Amino acid sequence: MTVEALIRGDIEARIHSGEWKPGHRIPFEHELVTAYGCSRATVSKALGGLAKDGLIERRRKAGSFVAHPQVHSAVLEVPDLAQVIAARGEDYRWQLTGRRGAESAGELALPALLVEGLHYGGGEPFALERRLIALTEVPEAEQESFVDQAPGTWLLHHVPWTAARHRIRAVEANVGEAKALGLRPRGACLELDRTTWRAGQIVTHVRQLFRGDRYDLVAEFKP
Amino acid sequence: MTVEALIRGDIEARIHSGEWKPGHRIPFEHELVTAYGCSRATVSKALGGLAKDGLIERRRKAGSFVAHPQVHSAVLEVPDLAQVIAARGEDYRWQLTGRRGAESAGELALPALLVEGLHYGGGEPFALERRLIALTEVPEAEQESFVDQAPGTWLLHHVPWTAARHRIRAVEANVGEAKALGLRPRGACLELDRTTWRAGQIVTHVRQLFRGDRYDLVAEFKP
DNA sequence: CAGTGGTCTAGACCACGCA
DNA sequence: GCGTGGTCTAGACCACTGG
Repeated sequence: MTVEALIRGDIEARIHSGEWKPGHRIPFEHELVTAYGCSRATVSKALGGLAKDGLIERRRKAGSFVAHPQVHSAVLEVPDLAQVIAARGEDYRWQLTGRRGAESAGELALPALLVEGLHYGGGEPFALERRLIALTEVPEAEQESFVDQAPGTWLLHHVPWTAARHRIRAVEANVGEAKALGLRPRGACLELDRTTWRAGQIVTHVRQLFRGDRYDLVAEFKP
Repeated sequence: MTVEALIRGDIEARIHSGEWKPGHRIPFEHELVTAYGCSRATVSKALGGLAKDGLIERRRKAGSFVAHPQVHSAVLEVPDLAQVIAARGEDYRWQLTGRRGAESAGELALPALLVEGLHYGGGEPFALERRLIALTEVPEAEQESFVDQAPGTWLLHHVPWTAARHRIRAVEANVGEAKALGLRPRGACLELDRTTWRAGQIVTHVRQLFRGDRYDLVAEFKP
């Protein structure tokens, strides 16, 4: 056990047990230096890690305090669909249903490529996808057919990302969507909208519509 | 600009621009020490931060490498509903519809308290909640009526957490749920299932059912 | 075995912000 | 002003691991 981990663990235990409640001031760095008989750099690294993880807040001159839990946050995994299906032991298949250049797509005011298709798992369709790819940022996409590989899979391996925003909603499938997914009209679907940026420029925008009865998202707590 | 931030920024830029692709070995610590004219501790802190954020992987003897992007992950905010509604400028209200002890609830094989109610925003119901609270972990809950405050809000301020798992699905409301939420039967809803642990023990389990047309979740990219 | 990252030390100076 | 955290230095020893 390293000294840093020891300090962190002791403080985490006191916070999690409720002994130190939100707002409680934890010992000053120099006090911890004395208590653990280590250097200030070690204490600083331990407290810095706790602050980065949101367990404590640090204020100059005032000290370090147990953070007030504001919002519940969790890490949502948005994996490559092919991997998810494969992990379940089912066959995965992608079917391209449309591909065309869009001079100026609504969501992107840029020359873009529009790709539409269907994701299958275990022989059954489970998600519809409609994607726009900005050709200014990813000109190589124009050479791709996207017949054998879903654009998300391809992009994951070809374009580094810097930011993205996801929006998750429950919606009712319209007639065409329901037919494509094998649902009754107005069947419940999970809609995932994702916009991805790279250095401030939109790279891609995707809307995925999942059958509500065949897909869910799991998010683990952080920290 | 600190030296640490400078080093981080330079490396991040090279990764994001695609100049250094996944698997590329980045300079050794001692090389960066020379290049930036700083101490090894500073370089170490910069690289350690990048590793913690998943941008690079570090291996002894081998060096540090640009990480292979695995899965897309994002930070999902699961806020206190009262705060969300208030932030929109609408009135928030909680209505308790049921409260009873459950000797051994299905989800928890423990003595628990069952709380049911409805969240209102702008005078309209928008979410149903059914919650189990483990009385072994949170005995104080038995003294709470939960008439004036939703149990989630109360718990957030009374119990420190250590882990949680969320499951998000699209479901169709049954007749009773639809009526309570003011939806037509089978209307699309977002279902959020959350189990919260503290030191390995389940603290609470909640199922929230949101009107699909009035609620969505937003997740921001990480890192 | 040799070189890397992991961890630590005992100092130092600085900027911020409360008194 | 003065004490806090923020940052940095110039060393050091160690554990792991790849060749």
